[in-house]
Amino acid sequence: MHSLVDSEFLSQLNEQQREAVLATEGPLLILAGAGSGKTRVIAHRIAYLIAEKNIPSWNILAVTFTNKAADEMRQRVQRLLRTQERSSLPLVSTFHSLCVRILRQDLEKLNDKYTRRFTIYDQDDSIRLIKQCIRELGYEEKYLGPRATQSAISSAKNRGEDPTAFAAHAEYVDERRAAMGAVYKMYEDRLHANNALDFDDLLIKTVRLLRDVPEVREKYNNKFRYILVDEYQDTNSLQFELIRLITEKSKNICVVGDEDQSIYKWRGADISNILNFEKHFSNTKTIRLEQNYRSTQTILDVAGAVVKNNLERKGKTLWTSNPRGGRVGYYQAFDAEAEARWVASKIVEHRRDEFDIRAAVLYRTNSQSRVFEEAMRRAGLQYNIIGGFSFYERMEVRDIIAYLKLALNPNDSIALQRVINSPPRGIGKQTIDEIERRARDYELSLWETISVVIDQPENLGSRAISALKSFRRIINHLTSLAESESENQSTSPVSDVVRAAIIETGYENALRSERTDEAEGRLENLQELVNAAVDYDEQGIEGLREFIDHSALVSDQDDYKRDAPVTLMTAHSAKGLEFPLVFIVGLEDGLFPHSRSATDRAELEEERRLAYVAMTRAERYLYVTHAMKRRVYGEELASEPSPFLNEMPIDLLEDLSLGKSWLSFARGSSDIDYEQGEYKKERKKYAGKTYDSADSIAEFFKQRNRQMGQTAGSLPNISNKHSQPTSSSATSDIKPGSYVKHSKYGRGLVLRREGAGESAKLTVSFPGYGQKKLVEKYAGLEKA
DNA sequence: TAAAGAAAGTTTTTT
DNA sequence: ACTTTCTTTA
Repeated sequence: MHSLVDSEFLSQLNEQQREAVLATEGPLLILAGAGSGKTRVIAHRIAYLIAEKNIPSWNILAVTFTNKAADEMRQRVQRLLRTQERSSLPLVSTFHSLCVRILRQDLEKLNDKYTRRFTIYDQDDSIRLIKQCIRELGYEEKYLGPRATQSAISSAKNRGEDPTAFAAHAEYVDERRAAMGAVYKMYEDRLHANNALDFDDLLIKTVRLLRDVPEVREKYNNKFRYILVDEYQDTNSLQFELIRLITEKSKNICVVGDEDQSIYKWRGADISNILNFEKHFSNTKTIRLEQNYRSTQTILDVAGAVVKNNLERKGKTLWTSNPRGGRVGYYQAFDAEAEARWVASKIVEHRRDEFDIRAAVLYRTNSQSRVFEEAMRRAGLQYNIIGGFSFYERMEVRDIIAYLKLALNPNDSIALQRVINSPPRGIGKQTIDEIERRARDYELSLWETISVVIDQPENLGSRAISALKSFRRIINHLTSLAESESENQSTSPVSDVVRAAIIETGYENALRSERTDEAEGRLENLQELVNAAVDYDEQGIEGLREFIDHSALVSDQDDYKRDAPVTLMTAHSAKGLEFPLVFIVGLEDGLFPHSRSATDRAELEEERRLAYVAMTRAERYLYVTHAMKRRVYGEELASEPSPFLNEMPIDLLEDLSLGKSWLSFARGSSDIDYEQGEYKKERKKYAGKTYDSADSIAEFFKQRNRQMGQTAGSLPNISNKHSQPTSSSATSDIKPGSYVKHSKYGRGLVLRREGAGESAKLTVSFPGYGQKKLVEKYAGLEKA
């Protein structure tokens, strides 16, 4: 297996890249410009360590920020090593899942009453809990917004401030902050009572564990002897601390980053981590990767011209030997709908020339995605959408996950409140209020209180009591199911419990009786959930736990189909990806850059870096667009071109707009040497005039759209007609070697069939999606 | 208690 | 526009 390194291996790399691969020992800082091949370097480095240096794969750890990046990395390494064996691959993990892994093993060594069976609260759970705390403490939600409070608490936690320290800052100065402090305190207590950790806690507890328990630090220092960190410019102080502690012994820490691509300052990322890396780790070797292999010269020039306007920047020279390429396309649309339509038609045009070219549409905010979905669907283009509402964020999926959480930990009050009356089972507000009140009195969890209330109903009627009894029976049943499955190692513990959580809670029946298309879609999602659970079946009760953890930590990677014709996503989620054809849309003042960052120079610079990241995703074709007006909160607002458009060299742009655009005006006057401020004023004047005419034209379009009409359902992948689960006679027809059709994945080849009857598991290979394990009964497969 | 209707707040980016 | 929360009614 060590013959991996064909002679090509190192010759695929340039001199700096090779140096970065070979410098395996000691701290290494790789400053890698956009498109300079950093993923390739990391992958080669890992392969080199394993195949040439004979480092066991389990001694290697690669950390990324997103699951998408982790998947990508894993695949690259796998390809290089030419291995199918999962066990011979190193651990490639996000910060958060690494922490979960460590905490599930060693959290109890911290002796702070948390157990290793903790529940993870994602941001939504956190906000729910905080909202409750706000109410219980008697504050108005208008006074303390739950969202704002959550983010204030989160950043306090990341700074290492406990509730006392947080409130101490301002107790007599800022009343509101003091109130937040009280909420923070209560929130922490509640988390503890529920044995729950939020996203921040995952990092905090891990750092504390590594710092305070020498035995644990020793263990992981010995385990992970070679550590790589991707996107190092985005690490925050906790993540830095984690890295420092875990590499204390080996000092084999390799980080890759690019200050120009730092776009997560708002989430606590500390750019000084990368700027001061050499100070933090002595004897650091620094390597710069400045040759870009991705983009055309023109694209780099335009991107460079924009980011050049940042003051806080060391500055570096990115060069390429790629061809110059065509100019960057520019289009001014009447409104958001017209913008989307134009982008779709442009993609169609490109695909006529090059049938399999992949396109990305990048926008600033998720809310912009809707019109593009619509436009892609009308143009008959298949698309991926990343972020926004992910599978695991759908209401019905979260409900079932809440039942599963309760099966493992009935004291999880957030989960309990979520599902105690969904589907409706006669436990109304009155009853819940009463339980909550008494739980507070007795200092018991809601779950424990339910049993007390059943024995001593006091002011609750018999209807409520019997409803509570049936709820208790359901949860107890799920719990015993989860536990017994783990003991007798039956064939499909995890999917069994998931199925029970869907059926025996009455959830399925409730949806079925709704008889609407929407409910039908929800049922399909739940079937998908069962299918997802199958992958965890081999691991018993720990599998169930992992399945639940996964649902909390994997928010966006839905089904990212790598070679879908079109991918829609925010500029943020595009980081690390590349596409031959890229559209950056909604380049309007107040949208991109976002208005929230208008007041602060540093924040504006972050927006500019974001624009830079977006532009440098493009390999060959880049288009930038903006609309003259768009709806914000349902109100039509006029919008001006983004200042970033102004920063792009005019002669590198090609105006594709119909009629006279903002750019044609700018170009017409470009030979006059306007001073920046003057220039802006002129542009505004022009834009002001246009709105009037645009309004009338848009009205025309609206009328026309109304006639064209027809809004399809909002879910891309749900088939219009739900296929019935295959009848038993058809069932036997589906065997290895035959083809099936799936509503979401399309046509696929059946590879394997396990188990008997309707609940047989099928392994099916879907082109473009890979292998999926499906439960026959739930997958809604048809013979194809 | 549950369903239907009215009012109000919401959107920056993500693990 | 869209979703969540409050209010009314059966």
